[in-house]
Amino acid sequence: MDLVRIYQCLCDRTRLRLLNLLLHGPLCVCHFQAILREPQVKISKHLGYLRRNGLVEAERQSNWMIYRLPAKQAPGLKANLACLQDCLREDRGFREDLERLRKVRGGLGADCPTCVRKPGAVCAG
Amino acid sequence: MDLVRIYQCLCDRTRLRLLNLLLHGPLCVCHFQAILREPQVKISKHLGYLRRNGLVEAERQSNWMIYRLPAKQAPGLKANLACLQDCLREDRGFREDLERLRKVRGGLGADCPTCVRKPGAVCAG
DNA sequence: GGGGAATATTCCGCAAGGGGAATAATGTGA
DNA sequence: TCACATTATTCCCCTTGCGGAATATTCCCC
Repeated sequence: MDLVRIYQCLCDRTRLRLLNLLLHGPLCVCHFQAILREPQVKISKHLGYLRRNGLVEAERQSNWMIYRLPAKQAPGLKANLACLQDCLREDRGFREDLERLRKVRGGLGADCPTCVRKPGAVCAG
Repeated sequence: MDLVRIYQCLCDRTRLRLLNLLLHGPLCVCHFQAILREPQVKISKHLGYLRRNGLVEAERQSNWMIYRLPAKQAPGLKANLACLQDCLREDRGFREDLERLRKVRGGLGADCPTCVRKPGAVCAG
């Protein structure tokens, strides 16, 4: 895996926010939308970018696309993701995203994504 | 220090090569030219980019500009530089740069930069 | 098969940035 | 002050990539 490619993926704030969430487990697109509060096209395009460059894997589950970090990570990727997670811990904005992640995971509140409100939904997020 | 800024600096191969050398000590521009074998304008512009973004400091010594990593590094920068150095160890191209660095440092061969050939030169590289 | 939900893609405008040729700026030494 | 060496900047062309509106695709359910 090319290091430059990895850094190109990391040099956008939206993508860092996506990865920040993925570092805590797989997620579907509507989760990202609810937590980041960004338009669908923006999220979808950045996830596509990460996917094309091998930083993220995707799998369809009925209506929803589940995104996750790759099961096998090249050494460079693994090292940089660990470093990233370490750096993000100190940033307020990213911590707020993680709080919303917890809320969304737990309950069925107002900003709960569609997939978990559907009866019988199998979203792995 | 903004993480996105850091990653923007890291997502170009020439800049990674510059940092790879700087991780082993300060250098002047003609060293970079001799080792990387890239045109002067390219090197100067990328050094300027790194400098504007705080990844590098510069100091004039008579005719030569000495570049070095910042003395005080924000946590995010320090972590990423360490991670970078770790990742670069396994890359052939970057290792070759380091070999040329050693040669240039040591002797007065054909690809020895101008600054160390001058009698009385004070290039800190 | 039709409708609707979730997600992806296309199209456009725009700004950032890389490469190189030419030129400018800064310092040295005679 | 002049010639020269080192380094920085400007100008131009070109590619990449971001954002958003609109549209397309894919899947489920009735």
